[in-house]
Amino acid sequence: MTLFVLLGPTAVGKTELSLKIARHLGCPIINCDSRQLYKGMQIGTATPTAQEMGNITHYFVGQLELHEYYSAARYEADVITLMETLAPTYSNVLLSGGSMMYIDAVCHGIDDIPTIDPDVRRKMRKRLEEDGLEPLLVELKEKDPLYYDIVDRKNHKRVVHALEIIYTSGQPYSSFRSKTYKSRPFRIVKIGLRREREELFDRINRRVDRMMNEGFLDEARRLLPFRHENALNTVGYKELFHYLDGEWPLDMAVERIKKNTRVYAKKQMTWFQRDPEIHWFHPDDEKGIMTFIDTLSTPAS
RNA sequence: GGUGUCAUAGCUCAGUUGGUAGAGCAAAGGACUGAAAAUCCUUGUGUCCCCGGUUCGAUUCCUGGUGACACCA
Repeated sequence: MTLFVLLGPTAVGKTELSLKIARHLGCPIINCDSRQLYKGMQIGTATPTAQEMGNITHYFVGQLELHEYYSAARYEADVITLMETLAPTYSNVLLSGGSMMYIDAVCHGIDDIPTIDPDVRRKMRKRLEEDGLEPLLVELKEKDPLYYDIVDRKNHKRVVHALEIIYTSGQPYSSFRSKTYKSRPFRIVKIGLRREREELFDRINRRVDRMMNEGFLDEARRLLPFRHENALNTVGYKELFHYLDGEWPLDMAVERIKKNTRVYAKKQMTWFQRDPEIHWFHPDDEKGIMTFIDTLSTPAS
């Protein structure tokens, strides 16, 4: 069995190509976009419409409630379980999306770390808010000097997370960080899509305009009550909330969306660039991509 | 045509009592193992509009020019 992973920065053209590949291979698509997982965010996350999906089965699209907790680790478990159930039927499966950590979680696995106690999380957030980062750093240094040495000490999320693990498990966070790669019972082939920067940025700008024409603002208005959920801490929604609050004029919000989407795309490329397993193609090179897939796909048994 | 103000980083501007300059935004680069479309870090040499003068030294002062804006004709 082969899992083809189609990845690339936002707006590069993954969705369109994923549908063609799935048709070509006669296989389902597993979504790997951490925000398309949620319900009600179709326009802002450029989720393909039911019409575009046609008869191709898509997994993990629009399933989570906006308040539901989710993580790369859960995604890993969900995808591995799904692969087991698909194995009898399909020789090849396509995973498509741009969420870097989710891709790595599926391809290499991530360490087994205890799930954080919600009470602990609540307390730690409160402490961060009230006392700031400094006392937490002192505490981390004392309880887990190994991790303290390597952690980004200005990044409160990393520091808080380590402490959450420590207080949930009673053990240092570093003791869970083995960073060993898991092996999978299927072959993984990564296909990366990339374009010239100018070309990509132009596509981003035009896609944002299209989203606005398709009713992105109404979607954001509907989701306003959920704005504090992590799912809505997302490029596009954040900026439109500023407009809906009366803080920014609409054209400014739209410009910010474009800018922040470009920044996000750059961040994705930085992450993907250091992965030597990726085979890179231009999205227009369909012929090259299909030939590549044909030579590596698992024949039906 | 006259008078005044201004001319500094891609943009908006600050500043140098004369010792060749710095913020915000934009932009670029990077980190990343259970919130990741999140979170965090790093990066500013630019004919200081042009010609000349004063000076050891001018982006800073002075003459002239060019351009922008305002007011007066």
